Amino acid sequence: MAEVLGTFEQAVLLAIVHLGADAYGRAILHQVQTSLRRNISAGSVYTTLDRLEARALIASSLADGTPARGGRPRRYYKVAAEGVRALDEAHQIMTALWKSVKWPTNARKVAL
Amino acid sequence: MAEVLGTFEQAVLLAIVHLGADAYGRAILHQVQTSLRRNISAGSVYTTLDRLEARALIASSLADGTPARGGRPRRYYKVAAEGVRALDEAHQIMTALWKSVKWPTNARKVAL
DNA sequence: CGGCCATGTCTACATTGTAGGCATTGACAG
DNA sequence: CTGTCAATGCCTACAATGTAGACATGGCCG
Repeated sequence: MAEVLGTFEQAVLLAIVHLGADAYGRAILHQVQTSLRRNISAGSVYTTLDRLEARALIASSLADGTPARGGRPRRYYKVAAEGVRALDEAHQIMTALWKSVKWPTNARKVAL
Repeated sequence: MAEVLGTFEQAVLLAIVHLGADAYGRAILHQVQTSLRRNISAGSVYTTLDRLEARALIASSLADGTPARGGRPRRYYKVAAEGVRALDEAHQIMTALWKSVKWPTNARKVAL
């Protein structure tokens, strides 16, 4: 019943979009850590990827050739049409949510 | 370990900000339903309010006089300093998340 | 050969999301 | 006066999401 994508899910989805053709597990992990500015474990990302795929918001495929380095072949992800829709919906909701309130974007300019 | 406020939590917090002095349970419920554009149960809101208060992000106080209409006295909420900080942090993260990707805001202008 | 690195996967648990039912009590119809 | 209703807060329960950490695999380098 989770009508809307959660924050972490959005971060993962956006990481895939951001990485484009290079969107595989570990790269996504790094991208998410960067965008969220905090340490994330690999499992967190893979679990979320599994769930997003189960919901058909993303699709994955194993790399064909021998993986250049490392045992397991890389699994590449791409955002499905449904995923784009979900992302856009989440974006609209978040935007609308914040637009209705006057919020000084520079509130923490000194605090942090 | 939930480093960042969830979507629903943000909606509730922002509803309180939006309502100002009139921020009591049911009013918050209505505000959240409006901003999120979907039906929410009363319990959902109260549970979230409890949790936010437990984290000291908001504070509540029962209405003093006899409630004008209805059995239980209204409980009014206000966002605490920590809550403002958390909200602002969430806002920054969400903004940064989306800013890094070129996203056509009007993507669904036809679709929906 | 042996440890190291990159990569994906599994299990487990904490936190958040969300529904629906219940209790209380003034107002109002009959 | 009595029953129904509306407004309000609260409690329990469960589903979904967030998140960590251990583990398996197999090239690579010394």
